[in-house]
Amino acid sequence: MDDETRKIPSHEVTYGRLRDMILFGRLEPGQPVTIQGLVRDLDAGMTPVREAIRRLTAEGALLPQGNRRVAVPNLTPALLEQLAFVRLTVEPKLAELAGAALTPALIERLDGIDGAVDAAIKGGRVSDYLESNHAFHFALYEASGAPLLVDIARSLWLRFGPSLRVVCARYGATALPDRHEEALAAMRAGDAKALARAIENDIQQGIDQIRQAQEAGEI
Amino acid sequence: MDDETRKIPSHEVTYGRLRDMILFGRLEPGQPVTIQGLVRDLDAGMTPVREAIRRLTAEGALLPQGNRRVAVPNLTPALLEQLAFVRLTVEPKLAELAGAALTPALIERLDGIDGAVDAAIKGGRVSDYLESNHAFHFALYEASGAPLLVDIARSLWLRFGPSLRVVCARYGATALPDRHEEALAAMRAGDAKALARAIENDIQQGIDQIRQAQEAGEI
DNA sequence: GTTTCGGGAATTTGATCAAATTTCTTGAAC
DNA sequence: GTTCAAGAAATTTGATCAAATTCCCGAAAC
Repeated sequence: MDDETRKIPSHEVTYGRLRDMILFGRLEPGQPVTIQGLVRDLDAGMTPVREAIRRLTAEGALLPQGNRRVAVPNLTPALLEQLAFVRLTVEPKLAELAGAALTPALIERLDGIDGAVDAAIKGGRVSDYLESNHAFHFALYEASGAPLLVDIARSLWLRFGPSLRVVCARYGATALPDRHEEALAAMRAGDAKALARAIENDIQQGIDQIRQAQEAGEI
Repeated sequence: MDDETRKIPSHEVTYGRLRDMILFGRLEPGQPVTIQGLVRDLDAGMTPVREAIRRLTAEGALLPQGNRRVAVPNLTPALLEQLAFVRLTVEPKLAELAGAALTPALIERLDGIDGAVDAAIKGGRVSDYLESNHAFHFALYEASGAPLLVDIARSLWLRFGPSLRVVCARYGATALPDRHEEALAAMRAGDAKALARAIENDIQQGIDQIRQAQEAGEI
């Protein structure tokens, strides 16, 4: 393991682990995050853990409480509305930009990832769904050549993750948004505008589900 | 100074100082930022400096080089385009939301800040212009009640700061964007849409100036 | 041009201090 | 005698620092 891990610093690894814990809902909204707890769980030193927490706090994935603790933020209706506004602006734009730069090889890869999404939905495996759905979107977005927009999208997904997991766990993975076929068809047709609309629909569907869960008092 | 500074942790103070150094252009684009340099300059310990750097890196205000250094990023034309897209989406929205929540007292305060902006322009004091222009925009934005959008706007301004300073220093502070009168008139008329348009124009003007400087090879 | 070596910077650890939370105790009121 | 509350001790957690280690970069030697 030396050749692999020597190059990549511990604080990077720790950041990645903690980020994925949040992104894929392994931490619940409202749950407190302690430095010493992560030192134990992630088997890392104190400084790397502190830095990972600071980074994720700056990205909005963690929220500082009044006392000097941090916790996974709850997604209030007001926050969801703001999140929806930016996601529905930035992510269709990313899709449109990516649409102009797609290669057959990338479309093939996206098709493969979508297969994993479908399989996860059919099998009711929530974790697999969350991870491959994320992979699908960001493999597409990264083809856009717009790293700043991708950064913003990442930050927004981080704020979304915990609540999405709760909704999935509640309603099962069967009725989850999957407009990916629509998106893949637009890619094959070389229609960037249609691709943007498909992604927009996909996002809108996910947001609506969370909104419904909020209105029902589920989260 | 004990009663004041005791409550607010050193890493917060250090973060604020470094952030303002970037935001108000006291660090030039491309300039490397070292931990030990900041330990000397800011008279802080190593841990607070490290955390400040990580936070600002996560916000896009600093860019990690391949080796383990960080530097103030250069604003390339491609980045400026992405920045412009998001700023022109988010900030007019913030203005519109704020427009619906304005009080006469806040309008008065904004009028006062705008006076400082004007005075700085007339006096050719670039630093004062940058600080009071920032104060004007964010005093308005914070009235929106949309903290997530404000966060995003902050991050975007951080990426903008260094280059804006260079442009100001180059062309003097006389031809700087100031559509604030337009904005104040819209506030007094209670016209949120017009306020949003005024802010949009203000931003567009600033972006155009940087774009021109880029095309002229000035930065 | 390639390799090796040394200086300097970043990373990491562990210890120590400070703040906050929880628990326990004690005393008064009912 | 029981209950409640205020306060103090103990525990947990965060903040900071200094030393040791690792790593990168450039200069000198080959």
